[in-house]
Amino acid sequence: MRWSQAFIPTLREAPADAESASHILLLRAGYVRQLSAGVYSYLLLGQRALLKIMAIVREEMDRIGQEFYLPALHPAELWQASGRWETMGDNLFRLKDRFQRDLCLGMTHEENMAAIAAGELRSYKQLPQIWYQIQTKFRDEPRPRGGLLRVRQFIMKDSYSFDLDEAGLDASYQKHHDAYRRIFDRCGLSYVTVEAHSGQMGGSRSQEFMVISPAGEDWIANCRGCGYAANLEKAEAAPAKPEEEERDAERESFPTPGQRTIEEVSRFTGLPASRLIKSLLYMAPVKDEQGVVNWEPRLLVVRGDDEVNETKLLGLWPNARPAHPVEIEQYTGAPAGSVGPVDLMDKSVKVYADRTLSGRKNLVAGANREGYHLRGLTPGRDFQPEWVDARQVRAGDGCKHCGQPLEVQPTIEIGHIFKLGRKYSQGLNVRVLDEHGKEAVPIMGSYGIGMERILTAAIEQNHDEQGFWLPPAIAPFQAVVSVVNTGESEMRQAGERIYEELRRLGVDALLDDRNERPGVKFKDADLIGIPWRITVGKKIASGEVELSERGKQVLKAPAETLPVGKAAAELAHRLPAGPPRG
RNA sequence: CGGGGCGUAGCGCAGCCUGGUAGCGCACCUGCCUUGGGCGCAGGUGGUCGCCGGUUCAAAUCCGGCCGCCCCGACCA
Repeated sequence: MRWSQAFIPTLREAPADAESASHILLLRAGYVRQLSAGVYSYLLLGQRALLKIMAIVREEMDRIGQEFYLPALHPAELWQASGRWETMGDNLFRLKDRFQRDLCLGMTHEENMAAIAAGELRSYKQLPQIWYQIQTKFRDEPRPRGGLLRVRQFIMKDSYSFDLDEAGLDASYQKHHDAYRRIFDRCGLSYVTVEAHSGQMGGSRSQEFMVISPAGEDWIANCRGCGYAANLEKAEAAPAKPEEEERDAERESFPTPGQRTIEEVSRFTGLPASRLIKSLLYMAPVKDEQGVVNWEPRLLVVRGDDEVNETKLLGLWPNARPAHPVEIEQYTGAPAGSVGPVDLMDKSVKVYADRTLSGRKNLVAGANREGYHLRGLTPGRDFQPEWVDARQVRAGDGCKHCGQPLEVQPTIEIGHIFKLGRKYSQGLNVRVLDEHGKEAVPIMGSYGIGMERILTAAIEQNHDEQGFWLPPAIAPFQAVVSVVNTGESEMRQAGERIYEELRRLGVDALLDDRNERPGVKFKDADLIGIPWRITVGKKIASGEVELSERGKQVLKAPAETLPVGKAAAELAHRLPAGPPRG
């Protein structure tokens, strides 16, 4: 394509609304324009990059499954069948048609796929099935952010597997795992896979594919020693033991007037936060035999310098919530700052403690009396908790497998695979006969990849002050031919010739034939994500042009000088093999 | 939804506190000039100051309401 005819609206300055590198650069490079919060238009370059990403995804997915294309517009009944019409809440875009029928825009397609399966699958002989699509998803995010990172409309590859049994699911899951690796490898991303929380989908196992980036919003813990990696929502670790010696001590109450937070009590007592016990009262809904819901008070205690991991907590106590101040006083006998696991006013309050407190001695906690704390506490002696894992892993904690210190890093989630179970196949009535003629409900898996996130992550991973460079496999053009001065026919003709040769060789090239000053062309070329550049300039006098790789500029690698006639072939030779385009 | 910020020309911003003429840089148009890192000179085009209402002789500016966007949090397959 000729730049003089292409619509590539580059911006010299960063738009004020953009914060993250990828957001700023997508706008500056003319890839996208924002229509409203979390809704973007993809222009020439953005669309080309996404098409290349989708082509890779499609190729790899076709090796393990079959491509469908399902509706984005769903009747309410479909989501009511799985119960998600109610449980999805405000994240589901809902609308009514002219007859006042309820509809919604699909955020995923478990129900839709299961409905197809329910209508068509009859025999175990038809299994396994892997069905996928590349389709627009809608989610009414509470807060879209980070450019294309979290949006309300985006393109997702989602696939669904149907198997007769667990063993079959394992195989389908593994196929996806392998396909995802090939996809992300081909896209040129550097990523990690982590154990993930299954969330409200209620599956047995799930893994996320993450790209480490400061723009990311998912935190993971990973170990350099053994490779253990997990989403922080799920990560476990052995925290470093406090160094000072701990001995048995007499339990006693002491006044701590006005000292409420861990920090205040720590300063007041001169003890490190690790010697304190943080006590949090929660209310957990529990159903009795009649199905009546009772809210039960539960006290959770963790080490003073630890934080409670909300996801783990909700895993232990579904739908639990923090107690209100009134409830705290009612059950413990003290306001929030003086609560502790010993001498609770309401003796029926159950106490749960994070395992890190096991074996500790001589600790300090609230006395359940305003303005007082207890010291000399030994868990197991002074109170008998149920031991749980509820703490948030921190950087520096010991890996639970090898003991090495863990790193905690922000990441962008680019893919997620997980074993779903039978929730949707059951709800949507998917049934086949097994080899004994018995009715069986197939077990499902669900697997997603965010197309825009691949692009976003690639930019986050490959950028500098001047712009970014995409891996050749997903760049909108693999090379730009910059003609320094189109007013000089020798340069112009050499540029044309190289451009034609590149096209013939299957290299996707952009010819910068604009009547602009060289500075403008170089700045633009550096900005828009094209990995290779051939510069046709004054060296043309001796029949030469220059070849440079964008990412290498940070290393100040000088451009190579090549004869005009060899430049195109040399570049084609260096690009990774891929489907020819042009 | 809680906290913070912003909304003035296509983009980036000043003006607002202390009411009266809407301004700067870039971009854009015309001409000349220039061609290895967003070149120079000259002349131009372009704005219901987010919207509605109030105060006032007079509102971008003061007051009230609303809308939109961004950031932090909550939330999140």
